[in-house]
Amino acid sequence: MKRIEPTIKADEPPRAGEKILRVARDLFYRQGIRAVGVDEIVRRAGVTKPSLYRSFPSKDELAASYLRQYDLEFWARFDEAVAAHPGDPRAQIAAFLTRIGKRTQKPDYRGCGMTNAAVEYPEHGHPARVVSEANKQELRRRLRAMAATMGAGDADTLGDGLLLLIEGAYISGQLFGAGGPAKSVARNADLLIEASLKK
Amino acid sequence: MKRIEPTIKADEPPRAGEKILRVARDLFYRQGIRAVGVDEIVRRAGVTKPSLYRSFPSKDELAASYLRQYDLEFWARFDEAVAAHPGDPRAQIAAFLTRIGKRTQKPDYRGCGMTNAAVEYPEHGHPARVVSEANKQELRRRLRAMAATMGAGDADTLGDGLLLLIEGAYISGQLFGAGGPAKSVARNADLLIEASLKK
DNA sequence: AGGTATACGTACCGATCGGTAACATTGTCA
DNA sequence: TGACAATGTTACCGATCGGTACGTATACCT
Repeated sequence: MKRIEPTIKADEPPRAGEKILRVARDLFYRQGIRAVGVDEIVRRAGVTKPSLYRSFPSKDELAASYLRQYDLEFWARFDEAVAAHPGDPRAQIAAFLTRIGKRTQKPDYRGCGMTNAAVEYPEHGHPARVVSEANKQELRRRLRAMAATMGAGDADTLGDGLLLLIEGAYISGQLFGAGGPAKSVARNADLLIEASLKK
Repeated sequence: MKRIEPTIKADEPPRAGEKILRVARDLFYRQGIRAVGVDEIVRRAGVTKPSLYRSFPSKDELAASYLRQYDLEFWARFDEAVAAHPGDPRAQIAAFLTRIGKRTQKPDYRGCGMTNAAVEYPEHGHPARVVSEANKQELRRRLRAMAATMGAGDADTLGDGLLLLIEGAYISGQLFGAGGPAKSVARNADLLIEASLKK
């Protein structure tokens, strides 16, 4: 039961598995995982189906690989906001949410790949869902920790409140499009923080 | 292009379309729309496939019918919370969110059928998505109106903040299960309201 | 040159997808 | 009795689903 995860080597012919993951990532995010067939993936990647199944054990595992990559990029964005305001969790949250708020206003915004995957696969133990759940649990942990650092009276409640706002932004971003409620996520988060600190 | 919507008559033999909608509603909500085939629906409804296509033009329209029914039940719950606290929008929100918070803690909670459908069908104009978007826009309108009645400084921002919390509760409810962040949705909403009023 | 391992393509699999044509059966009401 | 509406029965459609058996090309090492 080996798991093949294509590693990216510096230039020179891109491996088939690499092209597949690249295309799958794009299609899965934009259209959803269930909506995209393996045939379409290999066709647009310019490879053939056996190549997919040599690099990935199944479509479900391909989806999981897509999410693992998504996870890395997510934390890169998150840590970027954190690094921009050392020791100031409130500013870190503001930076992160301001960026999310802007992204949600873009015309083809499709929310969070993790969140969407969890909606598509409610069954516990599904490879894609496992990755998604792990990501969200870690996010919750970090938000609560930041809330504690801020000195909130009830840090766990504030951390969870921020998580609710974030998930709400992901969803309403793709539901309402530009001009939707998600554009106020940073402002609302700051109001919530303010209310949670003075107590 | 006629649209057949089965009406429920008082007792006596349940029509085929009625049984189908009943089963479809259950399966679509629990497993997702894409995950459920029409064969499974008719099998569990104890009817045959032609019966389905005599009552509904397509699977997509069956999904839309499911959501139209969901819409009715949603507003029934919403209006129940409103009616329980006449003239007191803050208490109305609290009642509605307390109820949501409790529902999200149930083991097999699957979030909001509307939200989930929008995630499953990102394509604009899809029959299911159309119903979902209409529901959410109306919800946004009402939340903003309630925020205005409360006397919030920036009513639209507060209304949108409440919507973000609600959507966040729907999603994190099915992501985290019992003990997840959704259980604090009512508390966080009240904090947000409090912060938005004193300004 | 020959072996060998890696990478890839051709062609195919059974199952399921949403949807339909044609006909038989039933119950109801006039 | 006869007409009608609703449903069931059976069989089928082309398309797509995820997945695989098997042969071929290329490159490297000896």
